[in-house]
Amino acid sequence: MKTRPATRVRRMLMSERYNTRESERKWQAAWQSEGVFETRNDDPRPTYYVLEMFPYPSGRIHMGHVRNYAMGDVVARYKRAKGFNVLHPMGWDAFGLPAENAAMERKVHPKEWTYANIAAMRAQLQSMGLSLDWSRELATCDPDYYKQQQRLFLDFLAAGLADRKTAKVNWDPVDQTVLANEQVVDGLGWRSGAPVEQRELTQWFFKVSTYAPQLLEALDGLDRWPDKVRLMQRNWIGRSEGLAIRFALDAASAREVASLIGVNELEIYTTRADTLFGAKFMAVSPDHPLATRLAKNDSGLAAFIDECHRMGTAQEAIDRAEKKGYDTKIRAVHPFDDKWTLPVYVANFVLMDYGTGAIFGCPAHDQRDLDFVRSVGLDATPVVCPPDVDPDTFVIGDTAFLEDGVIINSRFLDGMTVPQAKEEVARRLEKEMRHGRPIAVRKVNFRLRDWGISRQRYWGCPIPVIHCDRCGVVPVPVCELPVRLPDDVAFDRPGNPLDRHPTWKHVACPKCGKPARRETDTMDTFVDSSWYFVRFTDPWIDRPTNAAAAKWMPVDQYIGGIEHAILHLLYSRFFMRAMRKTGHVAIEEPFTGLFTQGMVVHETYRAKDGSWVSPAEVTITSEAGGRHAVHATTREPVAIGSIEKMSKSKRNTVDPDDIIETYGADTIRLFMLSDSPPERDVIWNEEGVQGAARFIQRLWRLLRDAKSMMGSGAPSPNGEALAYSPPALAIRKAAHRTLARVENDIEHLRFNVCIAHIRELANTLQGALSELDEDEARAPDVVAALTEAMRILVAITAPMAPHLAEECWQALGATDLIARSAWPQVDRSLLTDATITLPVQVNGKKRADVTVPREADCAAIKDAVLSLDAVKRAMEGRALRKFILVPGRIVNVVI
RNA sequence: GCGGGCGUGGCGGAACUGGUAGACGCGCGGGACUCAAAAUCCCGUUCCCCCUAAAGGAGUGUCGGUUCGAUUCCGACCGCCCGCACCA
Repeated sequence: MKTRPATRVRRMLMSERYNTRESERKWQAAWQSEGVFETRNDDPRPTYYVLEMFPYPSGRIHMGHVRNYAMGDVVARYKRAKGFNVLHPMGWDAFGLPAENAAMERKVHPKEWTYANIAAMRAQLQSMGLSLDWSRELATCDPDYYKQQQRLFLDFLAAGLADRKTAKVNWDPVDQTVLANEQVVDGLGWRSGAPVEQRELTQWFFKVSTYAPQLLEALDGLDRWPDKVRLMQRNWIGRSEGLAIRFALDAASAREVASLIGVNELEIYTTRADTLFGAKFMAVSPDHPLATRLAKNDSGLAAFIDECHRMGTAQEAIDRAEKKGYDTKIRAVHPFDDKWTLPVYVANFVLMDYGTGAIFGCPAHDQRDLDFVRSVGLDATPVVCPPDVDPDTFVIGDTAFLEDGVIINSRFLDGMTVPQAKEEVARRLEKEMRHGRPIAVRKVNFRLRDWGISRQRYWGCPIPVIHCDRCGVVPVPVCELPVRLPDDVAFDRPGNPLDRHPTWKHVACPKCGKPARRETDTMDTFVDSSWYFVRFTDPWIDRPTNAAAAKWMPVDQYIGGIEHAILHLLYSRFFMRAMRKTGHVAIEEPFTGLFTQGMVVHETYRAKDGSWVSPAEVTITSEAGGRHAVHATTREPVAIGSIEKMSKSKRNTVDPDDIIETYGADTIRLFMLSDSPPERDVIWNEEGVQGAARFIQRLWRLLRDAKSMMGSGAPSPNGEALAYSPPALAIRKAAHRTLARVENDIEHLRFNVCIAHIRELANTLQGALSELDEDEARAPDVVAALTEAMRILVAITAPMAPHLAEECWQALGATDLIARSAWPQVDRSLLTDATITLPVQVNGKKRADVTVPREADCAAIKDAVLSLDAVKRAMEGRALRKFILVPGRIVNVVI
């Protein structure tokens, strides 16, 4: 009989709790003083680049950061142990509006505010024990960084990838600045509350659209990106195939226009050329040149266009807007029938920056067109009939018919399918010539537009050009970079401080030497984040990139929030192509692996008066009737509300600092990684945190128990093959099986499952320990197996709970840091057993298990199965119909 | 409206390519240790039937299909979540 381990030993160990705070401080200092995580570019080992999206220095890290960086750190530490030269840097997305708001509200300079925030957040990140190479730290507001960015801009400009054009922007007349679409709420500026105007401003653009086809096609190759993100990008780029058709304008009705703008035709873009015989009208955008010209002699039209502009660009306004048009009295001629003319409207729902800014309208097969004709009193003739409907009775009600069908009412197209009709129209019209050109050409269009990067703000990267009255736009010579932001600026007035600075913008033209003006716009902060990951490969060099260091690129594993699925990732993909064209990198795709993690969410709490109460002020009690909450100090009852994303407004945030202070970094890391799959939201709850903290202590106790059980027993010194007794072999098998699983889990970023597997091993080892008596525990084979298993357990825990792992590693007698130690090797021979246990089903229901030798053949297994009691019982009086064996997996007896 | 995803115990979730549903944790119940509490350890915990056990039955949102076998594949429906949205 086995005896339980001596309680004497247990009691002695009780008091030895793992001291989180002391240990974490100690190992962080050790890692730092030894420069363990500093990566050398000349290290010859294979490289691995893991990166988390760098944070905006708002002043405090939040749980979302903790989750993001905990995940990246697991990968970094794992790959390092696996022998890779791992690049795992950190920096700051440091330009942006909040710094200017702080300047306005608190009279603190954006630079001071930003760098103070960075210092605070750096300290917080360091307290998490992340394996980051801080020697490569950068902030995008460092002149060293934006100097290189300005250089890239000049190269892009020279290569034709940047240009200036006028664009409509949201202009806040009070703050005197351009607003992003999301800063316009109900047509009003979010800060000033003033009605936002549409203004035409000359802006700098990066020509993203140049690469639209490549950006789309290359998505197929990004097989380590989430499908969801690829799909979102695909939709955003929005490729469509269609036809650009030139409609002649009816001579009589268009005489006036023809003389004004010298045109007698209107070019439209359509993807539904098959519905040409269902055309009822033409429409142009209020910003179309035709509309602009006509408005000069038509005050009614001018008023209509004005009204369209006032509508604003806010999504809500657009959604609500009724489709309206203004009849120009001009008529366009149908391309297949000289006698057939169509009215031309100026319509509020036609966009100038897509296609040609003009359309033909077929109300029967386009919902917008249908909505529109209802407001102007035209009818809808169906030209595509659903497959099972009688064409004679088919009428269009309130819904346009958008699907495929049979073409009707369309002369030579009748009877065709939609694709056939499209092809036929294209074939005919591209052969027909007018003014020496075909009437129609096939055209591929993209929704993706050029990227407007001009911002009328101070706290951003200055655009390095000079405006000269004689020479036009003159690039700042490279030797004069960086164009530095002046420090002496005031935020007492709205508008761009750079623009009203007394001296900053006045410079001599680099070309002619005459007085000229600096560009006072700065770059969109998305520019800063479009190439920082390349800069990390050599942040010290006085060029944007270093070809030798670029061996790190592309990033092997990028981790961040889904909110950047489109803009940041698309801009970065554009940047790589632009940087390649200008000779800065040799690659096109910046991130081969992408992972988007879920949010951190938490219950919300509300006091009687409806005000939000923060979790820190709430005490939860659980009774038979469920969970109840009271205010921690007033004892007033508090209502437990829905689970929401942690946000300041709902006060349901939990401060990582508090948790680290109370439970330690390993606990917060472990909790962030366990419970929920990483791509899904994780619910922050105190019980879960305590569970993680308990596990830390449990591992520590397990280690001490194992050590004291083994006592002075030592593994066989020269490592010769030991004959392992069954208990020792069981320990080894459990350890190696877990090791193999954990590797697989981390490779697939399945951290929650990984932790479950580690816990499972801890449970197994704990059980094994309690089964052993003291003599057994000191046998050389058991000591060897236990030592090996404990080392494996500690090694696989190290990526998630690195401080605890260092402490355990040392306790196991290791002389080097685990952060510098190699990952254990799986012994594959331990993963297979001599016998296998197969589940036995009868008619697909599991009834029993059968254990057979691994190499048993089908007949032998069949005999064993049919002699099982459970199988016999089920078969009583019935004949075996079929015996199914899936080797190594399952047996199914069909009766 | 268009596109995508997800529905598994009291809860978070696990289940490799169609092969033992509920790993692991939380919570809960019971017990041990203790003068007591905390901590810790052990046992139990999908539901139904049952004193208990054995044995059985049902069960992965609903309904149907394919299959020896379906959480997994197919179809319809219900519910929730996300993205895009006048893109012609």
